[in-house]
Amino acid sequence: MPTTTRGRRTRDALISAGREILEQCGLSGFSPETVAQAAGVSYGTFYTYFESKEDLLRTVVRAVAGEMFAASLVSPATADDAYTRIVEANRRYLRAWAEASKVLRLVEQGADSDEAMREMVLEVRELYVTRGEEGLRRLQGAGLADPSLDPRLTAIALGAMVEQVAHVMYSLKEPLDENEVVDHLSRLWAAAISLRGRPGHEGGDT
Amino acid sequence: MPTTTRGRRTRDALISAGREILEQCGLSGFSPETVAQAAGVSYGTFYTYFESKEDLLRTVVRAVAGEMFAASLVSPATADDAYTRIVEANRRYLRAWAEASKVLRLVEQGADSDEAMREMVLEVRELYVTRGEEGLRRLQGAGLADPSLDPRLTAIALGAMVEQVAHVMYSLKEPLDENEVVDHLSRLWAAAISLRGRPGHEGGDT
Amino acid sequence: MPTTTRGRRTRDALISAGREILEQCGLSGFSPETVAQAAGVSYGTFYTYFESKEDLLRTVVRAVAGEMFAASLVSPATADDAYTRIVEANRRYLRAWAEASKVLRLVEQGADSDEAMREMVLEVRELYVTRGEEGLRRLQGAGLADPSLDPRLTAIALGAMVEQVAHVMYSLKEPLDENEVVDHLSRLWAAAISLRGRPGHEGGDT
Amino acid sequence: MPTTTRGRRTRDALISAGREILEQCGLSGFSPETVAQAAGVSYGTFYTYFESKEDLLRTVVRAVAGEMFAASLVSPATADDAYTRIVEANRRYLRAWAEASKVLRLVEQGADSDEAMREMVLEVRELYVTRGEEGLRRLQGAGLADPSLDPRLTAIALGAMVEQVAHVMYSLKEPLDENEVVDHLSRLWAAAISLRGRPGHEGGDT
DNA sequence: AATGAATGAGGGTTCATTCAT
DNA sequence: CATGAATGAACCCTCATTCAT
Repeated sequence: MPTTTRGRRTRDALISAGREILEQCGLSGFSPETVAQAAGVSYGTFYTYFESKEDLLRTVVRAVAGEMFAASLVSPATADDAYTRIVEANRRYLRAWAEASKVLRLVEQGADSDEAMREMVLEVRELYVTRGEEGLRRLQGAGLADPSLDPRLTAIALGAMVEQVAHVMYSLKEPLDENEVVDHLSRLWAAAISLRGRPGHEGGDT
Repeated sequence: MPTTTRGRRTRDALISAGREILEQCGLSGFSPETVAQAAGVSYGTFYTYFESKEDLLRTVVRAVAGEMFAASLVSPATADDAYTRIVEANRRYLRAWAEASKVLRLVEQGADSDEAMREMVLEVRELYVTRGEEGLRRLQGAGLADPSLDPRLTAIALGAMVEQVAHVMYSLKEPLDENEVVDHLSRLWAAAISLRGRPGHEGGDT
Repeated sequence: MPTTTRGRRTRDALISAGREILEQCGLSGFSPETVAQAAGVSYGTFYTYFESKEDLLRTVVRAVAGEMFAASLVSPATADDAYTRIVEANRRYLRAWAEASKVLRLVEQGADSDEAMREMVLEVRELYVTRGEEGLRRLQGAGLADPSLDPRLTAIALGAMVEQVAHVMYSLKEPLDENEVVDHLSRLWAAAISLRGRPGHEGGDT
Repeated sequence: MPTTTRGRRTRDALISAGREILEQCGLSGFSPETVAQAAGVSYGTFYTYFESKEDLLRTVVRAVAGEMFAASLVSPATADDAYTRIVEANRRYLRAWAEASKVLRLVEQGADSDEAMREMVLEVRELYVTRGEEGLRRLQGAGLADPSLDPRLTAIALGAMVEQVAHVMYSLKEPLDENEVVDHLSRLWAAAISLRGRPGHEGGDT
């Protein structure tokens, strides 16, 4: 662990270089050599701060996961309206995944031999599932959502929808308009759980 | 291309060995040597049938994609009822992805340098999106689904939901009951597009 | 393990190249690269036959130890006379160690992390000690050697003498005449155990 | 060369840390980093006092060799009796080698590229050989030892015996009782040169 | 067609040494 | 003097591919 300012700067440079390379080139382009070059330091310096390639990978994933956690803690009380909250949640969710999924997906499969990292990824996903689950449970309790839906299963499915759309749009570069996507995801989500209280949809489909 | 029976058998053995290794060990375990061993043939024989490692990879992906295409062609006219058709589609979709996604996901990211393969994967996805899109358009035309939804965007989003749930359940081994999942996915799907004609849901929520 | 003739030849070439390098350059000069070069094969070929640098080292040590064992099995019944047998034993011992000690000594200390190899070396030494011990016990039983000497301790000490002289002479290149050395070692050995029956020394020192 | 007290202390700490590491871990564990750590100083400080790794190695060897020289100068006139003197010499010899051989043996082979160090080791050995040689010559002159033995060859051989026994006992950890070993070495040594004047052995073996 | 030996560029890591603070 | 970051050559090993049999 670096004790001097210079050391910390170098370490940070390596971490962010690592993340950039991971996002742009994938795991196969992620090597101590390329990372060191991108960080503007010499080859051996890499090993001053990281025990191994995997060590940096873990560190990057930890940082990304940390951001996800932090992003998820942003106060959800932006609106009274349930639908508006869903829109907000989806927008944030989508953007958070846009950044994180590039890295997290790589780890999901690529990181053989490092069970710990895989679990970190699963924990992030679980966090989102749990939040969705609790939100749905609250809506059901308030009589605002279809009470016959299993909260966990529903949260998994709708979370999966948003995550995968983020992947399709940001990683696979499917050319979609972000606002339209957020709008549709939110409407689909709301309709899927038969959300009431949405302006203009109050009456259902009589 | 092999002309003799023996040749064809050897080639097939290599392909299915390659697929098994890909599904079980991922890209990192996929090497000419391991594949040859798994196929029970000698080391150099690999290059009798494939120009390179990527050549086999392409071949395997082509096979998997072919199965997806084939599975998707199964007559959708199993039921008159729109909801029952959705249930059936989701069940088949889920299972088809269960097999295919193991391989296709790897390719999505891992196969740098082979744009052709990436496109193959995108084509498979596009096929499903197009089918969902057309189905939705038909339902909208018949007045059975929310006409304000963009068919393509909706098909992408709901397809994404099913695909990602398949991934979570089969690859990440989230312990879920397949029947319950199919049931929920179908209900969510139906509700999301405000499907009418579903027995017992006809009246909406007056 | 090589199945073809060519393979066996290459493997043997690597082993003997490895041994030569060990004898001439020591452990520090012993690298897959130098060995492969000395054997006239390419770099990677080394790993066709040996899992690692240590694997070849083990193999070489095993071969050297094997030769030592073989040399030690040469019939000791070359003469009825105990002294002549000692002379013969010392001559053979000296020559065997001349070859082996170059390699075995390196291993004794250098091979960190490979306890198995160290034990192999100790076993070779033990073999010689045991043989010396048994020989002395026989002489003592026949009333031909000082019965008050501890056979094992004596065998260790006298074996140590011969081994170390071999080292000094052959490895450190102390310029000594081999015949004189054998003669003195034998006389010192015989006198040390108060061997009787030596022609011309029968009467002791009255 | 350090001028301040603190400087001298740091230098000494490095030297004794170096020696300890050499004795316990061998040459492979002997690095500027490990030595600096063991001495409790920072990484770069090493090069304040030593030009290179080899520089410290030389310094350590010089110190060890110096101790050997010093130990050898201890007055040998502790007893009139020749046999008692041999016993005493062997005991001191054994203990001196116990300490020194750990370091000296490493150098004998490991220190490629540093002929100077090798010679230092050989000089130490030569010192002991010369002393043994002279001792034997004196005994022969006094009619107390077999006059037909070549003094140098005999000194080499018997010195080799003691040195190698020390190695076997202290480095290879052969479990032997030190007193018994000294006793046997002395008896073997005395008998080997047909030493007269040993109480109770005066008469030879008539 | 099948075999398995041969190849060597490339990847991860270590470590003796230098240098700026 | 002391510190610890920076350096890069050297080392061990892997593996996709070629080639002689």
